[in-house]
Amino acid sequence: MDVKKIEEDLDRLVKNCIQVVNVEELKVKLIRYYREGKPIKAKLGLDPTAPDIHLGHTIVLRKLRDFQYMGDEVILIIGDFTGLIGDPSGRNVTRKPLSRDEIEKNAETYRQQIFKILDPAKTRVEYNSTWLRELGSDGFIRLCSRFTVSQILQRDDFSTRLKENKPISVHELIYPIAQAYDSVMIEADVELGGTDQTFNLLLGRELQREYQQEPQICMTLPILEGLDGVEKMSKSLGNYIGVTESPKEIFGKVMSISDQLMFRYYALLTGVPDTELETWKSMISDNKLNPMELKTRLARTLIEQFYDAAEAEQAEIEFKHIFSERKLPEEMPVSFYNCEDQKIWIIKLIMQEGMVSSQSEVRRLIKQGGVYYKIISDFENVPAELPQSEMERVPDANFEVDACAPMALILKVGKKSFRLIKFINQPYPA
RNA sequence: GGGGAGGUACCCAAGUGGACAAAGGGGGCAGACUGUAAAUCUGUUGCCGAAGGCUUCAGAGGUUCGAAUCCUCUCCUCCCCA
Repeated sequence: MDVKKIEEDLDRLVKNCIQVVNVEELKVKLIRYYREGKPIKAKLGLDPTAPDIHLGHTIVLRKLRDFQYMGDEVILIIGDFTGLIGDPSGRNVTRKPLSRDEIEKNAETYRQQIFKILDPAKTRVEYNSTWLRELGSDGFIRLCSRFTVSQILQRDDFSTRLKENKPISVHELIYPIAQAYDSVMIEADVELGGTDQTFNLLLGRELQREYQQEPQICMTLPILEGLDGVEKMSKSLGNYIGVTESPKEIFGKVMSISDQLMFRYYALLTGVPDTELETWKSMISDNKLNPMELKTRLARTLIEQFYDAAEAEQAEIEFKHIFSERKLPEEMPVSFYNCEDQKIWIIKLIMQEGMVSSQSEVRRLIKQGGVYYKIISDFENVPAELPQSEMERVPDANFEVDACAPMALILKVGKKSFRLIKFINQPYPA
């Protein structure tokens, strides 16, 4: 048995983890894997209500992939049972219970997104309703009887909410129990989760002991900060980068993070070693390296994880084009406008194009100088490399565009919204 | 079951009869600047509009010339007692 290899594997698995309970047991399992060929079962529970995977999730997924590289089995558990009940965590927004169909749809979405990172061949997907429904209410009550209320209330967010006089629904209390039971049913060796899952993971450990199973290793990974650098990354906060977003969007979002946050993303989302990061940091403080270049590189690296190098490069070119060289995008949404009368009120046009949600907002943007336009004499002949400086600022809310076929109008509304409007002079085909 | 405290805009939070489309902070958006959509500074942040108007303070009614503010009922959250 190769002792050195085991140490290496162990190092790799433990890297980035906030906590591993406990490393010794993990080592035992590793040794047994190499000696007897018994793969480690690594478990991750998924909530079927939020099928959009973002960078925050990928930290855990990348860790799971480490297990897969070593030949281990990854078991994803779709928490459809709890999903069927409906989870009103949060305060007054009671989420409606999901139907079978919706859950199935969400699960499918999960699969598609998750396999951008995991190896489908080494991944097993299970639904916890399989065993939880079978348990029946009497079985479930018996299961609950293994825990005490104060035990459950130890969970951080429960006790916090209790202290802050915030509501806790009864069924929220039983979620961790259901999750723990999942571990028993699949006889998990390891369960992974964000640090917010620590309690749930540990509960699984305890329940397994009750069932005379070898307790699972609990690995908690950091919760990724969102684009704002403060709140955790989440869809509802809108500070996230989804794995299905277009390369262009991902690139832009990465470039918008602070220099400080960039290093955090490097550490957690890429394979760049810490020593390298330290070097970069000192180079930046010595002014030998422009942080922007590192950020560009980060953006490309991340895009490559979900797409490929060519698309990453394309996104970079596009970004530089628009924001560094301040040119118009190579491709922008095109629409046609049938102009009968000569003058078109700019606000009406922008509203019709759906570029802004309310008229007041358009007025605001214009007043603040955030709306630009450029008239092209022939829409068949829109110049490719047009600098934004050639555009003119819309002076006031009453501004009217004087254009008709075969002209075209380029609009820039706000920082990122572009539109090419081609004017035609004929009735739409019936 | 009894008693008490609350529900204000995207979020937090002030406001307890008129000067309130509603302080302050966060977030968002825009401008300047730049190294980038970093940082910083400034402005802006219900809707429609030329002025002006319209709809908002958990919901429904009511009192009043006038209500986020007072009254009644309903819904929701929390605390204490049982």
